[in-house]
Amino acid sequence: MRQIIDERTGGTVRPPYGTEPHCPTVRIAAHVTVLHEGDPARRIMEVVEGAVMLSKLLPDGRRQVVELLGPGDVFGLAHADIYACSAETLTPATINTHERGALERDPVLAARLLRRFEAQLCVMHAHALMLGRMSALERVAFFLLRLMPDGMVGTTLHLSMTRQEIADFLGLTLETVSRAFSELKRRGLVVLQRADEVRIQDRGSMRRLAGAL
Amino acid sequence: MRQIIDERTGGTVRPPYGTEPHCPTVRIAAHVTVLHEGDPARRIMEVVEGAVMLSKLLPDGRRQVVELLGPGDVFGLAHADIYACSAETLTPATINTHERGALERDPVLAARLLRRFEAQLCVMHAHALMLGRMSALERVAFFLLRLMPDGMVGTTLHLSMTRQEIADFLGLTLETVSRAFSELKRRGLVVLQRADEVRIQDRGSMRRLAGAL
DNA sequence: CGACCTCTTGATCGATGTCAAAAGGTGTGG
DNA sequence: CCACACCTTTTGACATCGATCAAGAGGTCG
Repeated sequence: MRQIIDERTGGTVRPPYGTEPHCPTVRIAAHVTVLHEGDPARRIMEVVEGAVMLSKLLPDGRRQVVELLGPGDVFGLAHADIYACSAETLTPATINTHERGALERDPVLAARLLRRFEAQLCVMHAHALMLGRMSALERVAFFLLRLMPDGMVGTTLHLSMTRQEIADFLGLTLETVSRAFSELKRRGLVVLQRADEVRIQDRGSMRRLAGAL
Repeated sequence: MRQIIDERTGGTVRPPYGTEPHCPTVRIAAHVTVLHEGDPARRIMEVVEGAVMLSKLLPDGRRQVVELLGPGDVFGLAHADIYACSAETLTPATINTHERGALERDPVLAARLLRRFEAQLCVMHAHALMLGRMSALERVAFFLLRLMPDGMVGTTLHLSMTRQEIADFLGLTLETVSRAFSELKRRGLVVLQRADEVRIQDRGSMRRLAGAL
């Protein structure tokens, strides 16, 4: 079972290995839930290193992964002083935490967050287009391109998400994600060394499937 | 046909009735496209009054309405100095425009935008949950509750969107949206005085359908 | 009244969800 | 090193929701 550290049980996000308590920068293991949707929102966090997944739940348990975050991205946002999403590390991660009040006091921080929010909002717009209008195959192609910076062509990408997590991100079921991977492989657009190691073989076709990007 | 005013043809967003050119606050008629996805991003805009719809297109013409904006909301965001979305007024609207550079110079503006971006990001997270995980009926219920501030119970809401626009917002087809309205009416959760005038009859059931909110 | 929209409703089809079983991988203990 | 248990992934069969195609109803404006 995955370890859970949160503000309710600990009072503070506590790094698994020695750092001062309340230190703004913490190191967190993979698969740790850092924030819970619905908890009182005391802090804003920045990913320094590693990957973090934000998700929301419906009352009956249906889950949507709403954002995938990497270095520089910000989370811990709130409506009415309540966290809007849960946050879970996908890999070991380094995270910077700020008191909410620091936003008013620190204009440099505020400027950085403003730029970052703009970028994340644009990514969310693209995500909405994907969720609302793309087929399963297109979604998976879109997902893989998103994880593959243009630089790393022919490189092998390590997916640090299960099929279920990918499905929850793409608004599909894990079976449909698996079938889409198989179809991309069958068409020669992608090579799967293992279930979690992908190489993009035909970037042009992938782009066409994903509709630009 | 709907009138189109954009930066390519005019150089400036020009209000339909007399205001100085380059005046930061403009009045715009309903159904006017204010920004085009892909155009060079020179300005950031704030809705002062009225409603604005942001949308994105796939190369083959599929459309997703990614945000519905009201007073206070901000648009004109950019990735790589290119507008990420098109923006179209749904009603006559008053809009405030700022040069992008003003963000660095005006800390008060920056602080306001920061707060607003946070709120819009939270709304996008909810939108992603809706698009990825809700049924057609749930989406329409969610949509109607979103337009109905808690205050106005029993009030009649005027929809300033066509079924097609609602469908593009909810990731459905116009026929499915129409059927969902009929089903909500049949179940007595909603009264439709006309196609574009709705009253919520049973807010509890609507909430349950929409999954909180 | 008639033309033109938009909306509603019906019939059918297909993509994706659901349910189920088998295959593949990984870690543990003998 | 092998055997077993456990978990994830893949694949198959079938069901279902929403898309598509098509026709008709309702509203608005000339």
